[in-house]
Amino acid sequence: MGTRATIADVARKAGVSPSTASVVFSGKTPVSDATRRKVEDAAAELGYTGPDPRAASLRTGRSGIVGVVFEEHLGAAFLDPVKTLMMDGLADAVSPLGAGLLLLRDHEPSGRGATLTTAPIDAAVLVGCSGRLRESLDAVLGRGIPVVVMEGDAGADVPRIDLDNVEAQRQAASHVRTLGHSAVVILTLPHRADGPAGWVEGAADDEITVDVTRDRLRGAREIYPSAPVYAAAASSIDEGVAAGRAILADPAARPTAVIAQSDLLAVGVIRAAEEAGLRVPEDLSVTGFDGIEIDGLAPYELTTLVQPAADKGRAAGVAVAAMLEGREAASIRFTCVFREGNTTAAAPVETGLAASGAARLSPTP
Amino acid sequence: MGTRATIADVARKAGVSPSTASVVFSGKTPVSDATRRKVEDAAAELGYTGPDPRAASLRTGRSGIVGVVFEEHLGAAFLDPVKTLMMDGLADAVSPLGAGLLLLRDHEPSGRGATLTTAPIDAAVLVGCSGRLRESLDAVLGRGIPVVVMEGDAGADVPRIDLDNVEAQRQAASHVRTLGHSAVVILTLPHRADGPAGWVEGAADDEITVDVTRDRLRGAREIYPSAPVYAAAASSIDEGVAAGRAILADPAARPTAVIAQSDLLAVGVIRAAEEAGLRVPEDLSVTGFDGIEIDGLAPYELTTLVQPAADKGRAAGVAVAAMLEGREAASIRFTCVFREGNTTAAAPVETGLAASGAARLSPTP
DNA sequence: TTGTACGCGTTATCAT
DNA sequence: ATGATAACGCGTACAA
Repeated sequence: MGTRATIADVARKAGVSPSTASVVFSGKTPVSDATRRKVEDAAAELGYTGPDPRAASLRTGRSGIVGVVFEEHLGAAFLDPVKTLMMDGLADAVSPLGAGLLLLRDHEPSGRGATLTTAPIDAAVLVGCSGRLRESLDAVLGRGIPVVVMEGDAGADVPRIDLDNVEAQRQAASHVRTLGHSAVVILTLPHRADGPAGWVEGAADDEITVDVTRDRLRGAREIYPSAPVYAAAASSIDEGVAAGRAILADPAARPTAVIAQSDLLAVGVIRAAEEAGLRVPEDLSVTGFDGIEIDGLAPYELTTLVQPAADKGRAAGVAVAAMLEGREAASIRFTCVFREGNTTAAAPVETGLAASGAARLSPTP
Repeated sequence: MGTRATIADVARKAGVSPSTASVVFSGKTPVSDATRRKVEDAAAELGYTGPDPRAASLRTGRSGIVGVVFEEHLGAAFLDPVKTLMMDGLADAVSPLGAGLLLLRDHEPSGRGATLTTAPIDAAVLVGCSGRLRESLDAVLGRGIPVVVMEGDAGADVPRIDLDNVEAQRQAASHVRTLGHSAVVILTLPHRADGPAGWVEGAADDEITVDVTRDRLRGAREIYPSAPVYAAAASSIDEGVAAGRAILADPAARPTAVIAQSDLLAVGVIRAAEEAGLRVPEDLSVTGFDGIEIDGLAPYELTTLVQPAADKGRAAGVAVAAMLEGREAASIRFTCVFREGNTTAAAPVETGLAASGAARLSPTP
């Protein structure tokens, strides 16, 4: 009662050797029915429910656990629709593998507990990664654990699942330009983990540690090289509203279009525009990125880039499965599909106001 | 190169004993700076990145992992808004504990891999549980692992986090009755895992293995004891549409109100009603359950019961933390708040049609 | 402060 | 088909 029964206890009670008892549970070797019965009965009597996972794992070197590493508050994984879809696909793909998904943060604040370095994982998926990516990556690679990186550059040898962010965002910007907009603001995702919101003066690419942010910005800049850049603190409607208010604050310096790096941010901007008495798309065009379903957005239908989020997750799972079987996993780059909604329209006829606004908005003072 | 360095290798290289090296990494005992340096240098040279989690876990008996067990496809955990919120709260609450969340299914189809019985977890949270609950529960209790059950009856001794489902659903039904409805259909969640959709004839309580379904139905029946019952196959908008079509199929037997056991189902019913040319709430009143945000529902605002999903998750996390510290954890029952939207209205004036419909709808043929 | 010795519970290997 | 043996890699009394 004080201590749990072990397989040795069961074996003794059943009158067989520990290895035989072990084999009864693992099924790795044929066992006579009589022996099996003896062992099972003994186990039942002792309340033995099977091998201790810890010991088995130590011995076999496998835990059946795939770690999924987020750089942010874990809850975000459940609240961000893109991540949610991605996880759905991932769960799907590792399911036949029989593996469980262990949700981890890259940098666990409290000392003890499971972190990337202390969790018994067979493989890892690094997602939404940024500056801390290298750190996490080294930890995993150092342990010789197969790893897949989503949306981040991990160097050679590490399979990568990502999007054609540059090209996709270029498409959206191009669409906006075709509509005749010149006073454009680019609303980006955070530039680095925990980055504050605000205007970014002459944002140099190498100051942006979040790969997604950098690439999408790069794409937009191929069309609008000198458009002002406002960085949001996170990808959420609330942050989008805050950013929208800041961007639309000065009536004399209002853009006629906002290129947002996520749908949630775009929705926030639309709300902010409504607040400010602007009509979308007549007074302000807004583009998003992700192509998620957004509740309560009617009658708007966002002009955006639809990314195959679930497929991305599934691909990561497939890659993990391959690596666990000792095969090589290939990097995959998914393609976004441009979808024109009703949140973009031709630029308003150029008034002195808009013209001066455009001028004021140039990044160089 | 062939095999990984162990702490013994590091100790040897550093010229200290294994236990000293161990202490350097765990920090459980003061170590002289000189020794620490020696060990750290040796570790760096050997590419040793810290204790093997498997071995450490076997030794200490702790893994820093909390298992979260779903009865369904894991992806569902990420697509169902209620579960999503719940997980957010749970992640929140176990975070200070430094524990990772391991997502598991109650019954893993493929043989190998992490299951409830083979995963190195310190504690378990059973969620959305039904008939298989007992099975999962036995597995966990047998291993002496602390467990918390969400939305399910696990018997005494097992802390339970749930809702006042009966009372809450009674409130909604009562509201519907106050509006004068007599031709009412109750649209329930599945009656058992993988239960098929369809009309349920004289559903006896004890045939319903899903606790949530049973309790909410019980609440509705306190007001409408003989209302026909239609069971959905899952909680989703799509299933709601399918159920709605079936419920509204016969114009002569149409109800004037549908009491749905989840918001998603309710939304589906509304869509089906629109399809059928019915106006909500003028021709058909619909109530939901959960109080989640639903995109694209405007101009409707669901009459529903708002449940504190995130708080539920948080409570589970707190309970787990308590049990891991050897304290007792209390069961908690959360209260839903009735919220009247614009999807319910007074029953249409009784026509011969509606009257006969009500008659036809009585469960006894 | 450091080292010695042992066991955590299991499973792979090999021999029988 | 079954059994003996030897790790797996670590943490922690306890002694020095």
